[in-house]
Amino acid sequence: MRVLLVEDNKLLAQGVVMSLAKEGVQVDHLASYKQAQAALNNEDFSAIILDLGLPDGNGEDLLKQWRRNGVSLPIIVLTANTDFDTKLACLDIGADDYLSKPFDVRELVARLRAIIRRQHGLDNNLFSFGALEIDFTRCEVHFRGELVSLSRREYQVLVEFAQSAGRVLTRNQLEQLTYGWDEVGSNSIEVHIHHLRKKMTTELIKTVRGIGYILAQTS
Amino acid sequence: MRVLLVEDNKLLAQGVVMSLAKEGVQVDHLASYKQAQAALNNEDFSAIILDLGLPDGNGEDLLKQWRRNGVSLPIIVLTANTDFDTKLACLDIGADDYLSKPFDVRELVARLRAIIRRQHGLDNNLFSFGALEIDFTRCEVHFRGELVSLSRREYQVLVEFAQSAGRVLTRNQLEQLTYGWDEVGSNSIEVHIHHLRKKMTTELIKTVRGIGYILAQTS
DNA sequence: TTTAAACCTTAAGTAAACCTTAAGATTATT
DNA sequence: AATAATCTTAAGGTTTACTTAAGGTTTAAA
Repeated sequence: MRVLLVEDNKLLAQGVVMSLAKEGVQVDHLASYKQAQAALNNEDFSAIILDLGLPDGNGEDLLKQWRRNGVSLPIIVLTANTDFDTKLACLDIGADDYLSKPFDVRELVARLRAIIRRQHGLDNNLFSFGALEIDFTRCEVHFRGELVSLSRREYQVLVEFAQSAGRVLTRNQLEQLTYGWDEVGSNSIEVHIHHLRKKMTTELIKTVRGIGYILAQTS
Repeated sequence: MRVLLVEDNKLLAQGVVMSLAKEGVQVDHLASYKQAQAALNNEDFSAIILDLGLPDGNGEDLLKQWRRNGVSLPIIVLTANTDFDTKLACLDIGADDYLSKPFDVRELVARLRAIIRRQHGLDNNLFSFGALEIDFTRCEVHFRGELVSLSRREYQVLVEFAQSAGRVLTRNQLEQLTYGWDEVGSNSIEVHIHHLRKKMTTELIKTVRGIGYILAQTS
C-alpha cells in the first residue's frame, strides 16, 4: 500500500510518514500541489492525504479537478478549519474524510485504514495470476497491463480457469461449467481456448495431453 | 433505486410508498416476513425498511439472520418502542438506523437517502465520474459542463449506474432496480440507454456483450 | 376540463458480433 | 511411420444489441 501525502509542514509530515511506516504503509511525501499533480499523473497510489492550506494554489480546486478527471482514490483532507460547514463543504467537493488540525496522528492512521478497507471491500473481486488480471465486477480482463476484449464464452471459460485455482480442468469439466447441462456436441471449448491464446499468449493455457488444460504462470 | 418495505399496517405502508414515489424511489411493499425473505432471495434492492412488530415471526431474529448470511444492504428498522435501549439493541443486531412509530414520513425519506448515500461512500450529494456529474439533490445532470435534460426514466437508469460504483449491471438488474416487480416486457432499458447515449455520448455507457452495461470514463 | 406536449413502452427491422460446426492440418506418442 | 489427440480455420446460422417509429399514457398548461 502506497499513500501520497501532500503537506507543507515538515514536522507534521515526518510524523505521519513514520506512523504509517509502522503500519507497513509506504508514504510518498510532497510539499506542493504542483508536485502532487505531477506525481498523480505518473505513479500509482492507494490513497491521498491532502492538506488544503498549501501556499502554492487552491487545494479545494485541485481536489474538485481530480474528481472531475475521474480520480477515484480515497482522499482524506486536512485543514486548519474546524467548523462543521467547512467539513460539509469538503465532503461535497469529493473528499472521503476530513481532519482538522491539530489532530492525533493515530486518528489519521485509523481513518485511513477504515477508508481503504471500505474501498477494498468493494473491489476485492480481483483475480491476479502472473500477467493475467480479471476484474469480476467489471467483467474486464487485463493481460500484461493491456485491456483484452473477450467474448462472453471466452470470458466464461477463462473465469473457470481462474476459479479452479491451479488445477487441471478436463475438457468435460470446462464444458459442464460453461454450458451447464446443455450438452454441446462439438469442439467449441477448444476453439475458445484457441481464441484466448491468440488474444493473449499461447503459454497462458497449457495443454495437458490426454487430460485437459491448466492455467499457467505468465510474465 | 428500489426499496423493500416490510410492514403490515397498510395505511402507513401506502403513505411511505407514495412519499418515496415522489422522490423517484421504487418501493416494493410486503406485509410478512415470509414474503420478505423470499423476495430478498430473488430480487435486487438498494435498501430495506423493516417493521419489527409483524405477527408472523420475530423481526429481530430475521434481521440477525440476514446479517449472518451476508446481507449488507442498509436496513432501517421501525418499531413501536421508543426507549434508548431498544434503539441500541437494534443497531447492535445490524440495523443501520432506527425510527419509532409514529414518525413523519419525510424523516424516513431523509434518513433513507442519507443511509444509501453513506453506503455508496458518497457522503455528498454529488457524483462525478469523468465528464459526467450528477447532483442528486437537484436531480440535475451535467455532461462536459453542460446541463443535460433527462426524462424521469433516463435519470433513474443513469443514477443506478452511478450507484453501482463501476460494476457491470445486467439488463435484468437495471430492470429490477428501476421497475421493481412491475415486469416490463420489452426492451425499454435498451431504449433509455440509447437516449442517454444520444444526449451525451455513445462512449458514456459501454456495453459488455452478453452480460450488460457499465458506466465508462469519459472526457 | 380540455388540449397539447412530453414521455414511456412496444415491436419490428437491421446490423454486427458471436457460437458452433466440421474438416483439414499439425503435433505428440508409441 | 502410424495413430490419436489437439490445433487451426472458415463458413453458416444464431443470438444479441441498436435504431426507429408509432400508439398510448401521463403530465403540464391553458
